[in-house]
Amino acid sequence: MRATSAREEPDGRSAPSPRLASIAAAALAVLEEEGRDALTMRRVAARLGIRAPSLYKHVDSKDAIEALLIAEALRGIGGAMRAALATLPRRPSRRASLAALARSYRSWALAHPDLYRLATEGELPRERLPAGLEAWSAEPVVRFAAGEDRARATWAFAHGMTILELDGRFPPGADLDAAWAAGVGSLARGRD
Amino acid sequence: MRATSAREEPDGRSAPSPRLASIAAAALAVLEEEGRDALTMRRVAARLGIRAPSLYKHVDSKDAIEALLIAEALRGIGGAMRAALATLPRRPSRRASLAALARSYRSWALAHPDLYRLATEGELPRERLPAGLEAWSAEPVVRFAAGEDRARATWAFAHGMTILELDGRFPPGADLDAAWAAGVGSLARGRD
DNA sequence: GTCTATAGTGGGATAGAC
DNA sequence: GTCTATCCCACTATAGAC
Repeated sequence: MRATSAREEPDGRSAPSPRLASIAAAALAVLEEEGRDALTMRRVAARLGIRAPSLYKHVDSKDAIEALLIAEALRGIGGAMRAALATLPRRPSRRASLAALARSYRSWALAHPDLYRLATEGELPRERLPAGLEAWSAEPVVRFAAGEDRARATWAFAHGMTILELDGRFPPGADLDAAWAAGVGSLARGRD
Repeated sequence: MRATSAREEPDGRSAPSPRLASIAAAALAVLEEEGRDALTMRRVAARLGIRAPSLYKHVDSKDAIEALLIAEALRGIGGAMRAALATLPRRPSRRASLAALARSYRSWALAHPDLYRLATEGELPRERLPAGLEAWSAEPVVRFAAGEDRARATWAFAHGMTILELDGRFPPGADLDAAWAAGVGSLARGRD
């Protein structure tokens, strides 16, 4: 049984297999409740009431489980950004759209810090992810940034702000709302 | 003997102790030649021709050794940015200055990928770093960005671009020079 | 200041019985 | 599909002799 099995929708809402879904859910619970270092085969198995070796009947490695979580993160971020756009008035400006995307991106990451880190740290295991999911997740930013160079710059800015905040890199009193506004304002400027 | 011992200059060029310096050099060699996972007490000791337990006479933990490397990275980045500014004409524009800073930041990181990752991943062990070094390293950016919010946004952009590039997150053909230019151009705009 | 020896912990993964 | 048993790995860190 492959960890990267069936799903059809770009947003990947479909269920892979009940077994894989429950493994992913258990892994997510371990990650979010016990932290990054606790994400081990033994603990994931324990959540399911089985032993670690049994997991290998469903998944070929720990990497496969991490890939399930990364896919979950991509769906979460993409979904959060789409939801944010849906709350905007009729024809929002580029700047308003980007600001909404930035807010939702940041909020999602702050609500799921370990999952965000897992999904953005190191190389992306693209072979293990549902086809199209990576692009689906990034699509809102691409749509509202002025061109692909701006889109990449905007994504880099958002990721940089987010990971530096999660890692406590900014000074204690720093006004991060203002820094986000400054960045989004700069990057959104141009023909609207 | 404490790992965080003597140094006086803000740029930390002074030697802590010959022993600590040689440990730091050995650790750096392991990191850059063998990669992140190879940075273990055993291997650092092996480079010095001793056994791992002997390291504990000079350093109280592995974290202390990592802190030595992080300090080295901060000195490297700060130094590279200052060197880049020194090559600029008399009174460079803000934009030209920021562009030079960005280029040197990126170049330094690409030349020392594992060291850059080590220094920017997770929380900064501020207690173990020479006082003032963190600020010294960031000072060039603060000086040429328009205000602290812009400075933070610029730093986040630069870090985001850098780490995403190091982790191979951009599409294969992506024109990263253009993305850097787009970001720096946007963030530098304003009163000069 | 170095050594040997070792404690103590944890991890990923496999074999083979049931 | 699950188990037990186990392998093999690697790590940080300490104790105590020299």
